[in-house]
Amino acid sequence: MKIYNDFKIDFSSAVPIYDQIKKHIKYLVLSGDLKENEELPSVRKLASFLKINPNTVAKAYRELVFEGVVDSRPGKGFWIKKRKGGDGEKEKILKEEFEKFVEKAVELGFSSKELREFLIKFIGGKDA
Amino acid sequence: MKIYNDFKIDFSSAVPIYDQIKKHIKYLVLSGDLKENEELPSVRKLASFLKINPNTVAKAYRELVFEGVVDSRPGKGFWIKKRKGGDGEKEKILKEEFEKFVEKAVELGFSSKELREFLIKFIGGKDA
DNA sequence: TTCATTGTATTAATAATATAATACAGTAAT
DNA sequence: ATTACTGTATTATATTATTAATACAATGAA
Repeated sequence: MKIYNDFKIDFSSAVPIYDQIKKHIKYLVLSGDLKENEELPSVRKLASFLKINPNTVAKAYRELVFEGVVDSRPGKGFWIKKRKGGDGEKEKILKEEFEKFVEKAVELGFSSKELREFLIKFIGGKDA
Repeated sequence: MKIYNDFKIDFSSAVPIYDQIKKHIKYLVLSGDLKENEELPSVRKLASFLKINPNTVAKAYRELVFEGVVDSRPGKGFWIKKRKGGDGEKEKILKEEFEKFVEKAVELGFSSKELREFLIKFIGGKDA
């Protein structure tokens, strides 16, 4: 199962274990290594593989359910949820992130003209 | 003193008080409302104004010193530090924020070509 | 020196968060 | 019904972060 590949918890990290799990799964979903309707390892299986408490996996899964990444079927397991926008979903997320960036630029006092100039400089100056 | 304007602590916020203070002061510095060599209210003055513990203000100021935003003079007070880059400082911060955004785009699986197209769409589609 | 400020450091109390232990409940095969 | 899985909920523990209480030390004026 793809999810096990290179999946190790960094116990010395400041980022919580449940968060490392969330990020790992999200990354696999976005990269296409975990496809829709694919089953995830059970809470206990993944926990014993990672040598952590099942509850920690459960927490990660629970939050992924809340964020719409996976679905739970009590007594059965967890499955990767069908992404709404398919490929457009990624662009939607990118758009949200970009809007946050624009907001910060505004806070810094940049006008929309100045911001556009900043971006043009980036676009022009990168490889092609 | 400019710093007092609209400066209220949101006690129900998840953002720590000392962090609210840091953000407020940084914002005033970047917007130009707090100029270099301007004195900040003393730890105790600001604390009593905000109705919080002096130590919380001290912590905020301490971190601002560490980040190079203000200078401390024991027994005297705190002053806004002279910004190195002057106006270029703002652009430096914008650049950092933009790099974080690019990193997220990469995580999402965007190629640099796709990212450029995304940005061009934004630049073209905004007012002018 | 004395006084009233100032910033600083140490420690304690509190709150928030992360993780673990345990018990409970759903599903399906036998 | 029994068994062996599943997810879920409750509670407890450990850790960390945040805030507060208090004492200490620097500055400058009277």
